[in-house]
Amino acid sequence: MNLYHLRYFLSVAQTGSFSQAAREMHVTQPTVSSGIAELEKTMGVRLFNRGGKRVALTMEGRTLVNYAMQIQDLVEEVEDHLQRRDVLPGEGFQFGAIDAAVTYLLPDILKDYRRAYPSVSLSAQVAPSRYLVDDLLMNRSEFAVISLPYDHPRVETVSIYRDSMPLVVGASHPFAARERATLQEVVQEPLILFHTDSISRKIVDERFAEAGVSPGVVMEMRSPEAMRKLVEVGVGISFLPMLTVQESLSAGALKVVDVERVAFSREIGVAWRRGRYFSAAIRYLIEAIFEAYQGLEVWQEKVGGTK
Amino acid sequence: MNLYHLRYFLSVAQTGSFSQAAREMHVTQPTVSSGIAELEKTMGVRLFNRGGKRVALTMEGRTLVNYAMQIQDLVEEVEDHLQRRDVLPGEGFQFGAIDAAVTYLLPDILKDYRRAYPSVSLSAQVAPSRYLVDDLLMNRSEFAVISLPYDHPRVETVSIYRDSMPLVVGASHPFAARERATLQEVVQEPLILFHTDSISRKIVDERFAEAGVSPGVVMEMRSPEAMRKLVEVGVGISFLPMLTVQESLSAGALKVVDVERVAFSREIGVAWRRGRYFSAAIRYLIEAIFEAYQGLEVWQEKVGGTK
DNA sequence: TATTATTTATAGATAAAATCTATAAATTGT
DNA sequence: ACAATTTATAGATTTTATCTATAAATAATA
Repeated sequence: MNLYHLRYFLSVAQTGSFSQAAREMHVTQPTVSSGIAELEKTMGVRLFNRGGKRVALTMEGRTLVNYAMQIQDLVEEVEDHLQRRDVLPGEGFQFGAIDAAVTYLLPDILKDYRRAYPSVSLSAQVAPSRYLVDDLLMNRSEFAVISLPYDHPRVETVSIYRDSMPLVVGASHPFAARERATLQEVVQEPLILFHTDSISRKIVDERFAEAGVSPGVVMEMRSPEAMRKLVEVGVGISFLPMLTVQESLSAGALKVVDVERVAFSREIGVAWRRGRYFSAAIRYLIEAIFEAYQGLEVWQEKVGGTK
Repeated sequence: MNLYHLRYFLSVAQTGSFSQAAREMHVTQPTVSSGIAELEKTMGVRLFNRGGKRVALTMEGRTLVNYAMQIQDLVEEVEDHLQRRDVLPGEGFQFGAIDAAVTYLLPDILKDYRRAYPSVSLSAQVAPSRYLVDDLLMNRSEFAVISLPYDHPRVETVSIYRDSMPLVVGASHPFAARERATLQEVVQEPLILFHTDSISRKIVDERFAEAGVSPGVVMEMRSPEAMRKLVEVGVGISFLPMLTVQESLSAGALKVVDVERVAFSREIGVAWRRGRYFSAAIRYLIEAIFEAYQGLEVWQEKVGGTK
């Protein structure tokens, strides 16, 4: 049985005539005849009684009408649905984001998004960048907002935000009173840095290596929020993303100290599995992110205008 | 879109792999690939994200899963349904029957039938035979219980019951005291006969013509019950089916009088449009009628063993 | 009752499609 | 880097859906 069988069948049932149904379906009468004959054969029952001016449904035919109409309705509905890219209530998707992104960059965008797609349920996976990329590669997330640079042959990235990572010290730290410090001075201090598998840490390490100095690390962590707290209470000093410390700075709990001739910064960007297809509801969110910050043009260039 | 597209699609969605789905469906992998590709093309959306060890549904894919499963369920259900010849609640059919049949021959059979097919709604059309045959020819009734003989090139009939049509007179009629009467005597009396378009009337007329006499008709009617009443109160005498008058005879309201050398009788039988297909639920009722009276063998011979 | 018009069924040819084999391209895991 | 496994593609083959032409049956009309 196939869908065209049902189309023919319903048309015959409605018109009461094979010939007329053929006209409606824009096929020839023998086509309808053999279609119905085949349907009757596979079902093992007669669907019409022929012989009169009009053909008449058998009881089995009437039963089939009920089902065929339901099936046809569903088919039409799903075609409509997918073509207009509606989203079913309860449908949703998962994306990844680093802590700083969900905390500082995305909240307003996500709020707007709920207005545009109220029935889409979002699931944000918060973790360090490398775990998020694993999810991308395994098709577990649609996209991710991660720290850049991230070099992987099957992952594409576009930067959306450059976040400086200044040296921050507690308000009571000796540096707090000064305008600037040298790198040599910094490495004498107890440093709290990101864990070695983090991108931000990699950036910091590279700069230290370039300058030919090695830091006196006292703690390694994954959570920027925790690090901020530790710096505030004076356990050590740290290079922390501006996004993370902004509030503490204006509250006076932390101070920024320039480090001579060295500028730390990391980029935050959107990453996705190369060649990935984006549903309308997902693309909308991604593009909202680019619009709010930057990168829309680069993205469109990489992914292509409409497709 | 066709049903096999949906089968492939669901199998891929479940297994997360084109190759594995192909194995399950007993087709080759390129078949599944092009099937999905075609589905995606007609729907205008990507259904899977490829590239990993497993493929992953897009949002649109997840939407389609819902619909495809519903559609497949309906298809399976209707195939099951028709093949086991179940009857949907509320389904039913129409048949015709003359007054005498519904009143005297069918009640017990219909009662049994309701036990066998409780969910089938029956609609009995009661009318004189010729109208019932019209319904048969127009496919408005599945079969009819009518007076025989009925000769029509597209109607087949099988007799189920021979009903004598004796001369009946009111209890107070002069004939009531006698055992018999001659046809010549009868035509002198006021006669109440069936309408000229009825088969019973045709039988009576033929016998009169054979005997070379013409009756003195005072009334023509279509309702045997009304005729019985009129004979009972002495408006006239009549040839009435035994079925109709049996009760009045045992109650003493009517008397049967033999007419010398002439026996009136009509047959009652089942009629249907030649070549007609009978659904199981209908065939059951027809065969119950034949079993209760007679004609099962003749019927089976005409319609064929199982088909 | 014969005739004309209209119906569904059938047979054979044709066009369309689904499926297969073989192979390429890409990706994963060792 | 290599072996194994994945999906995609190209072309051949088989299946099947459809068409044209025609027959058979029926209904309407003269």
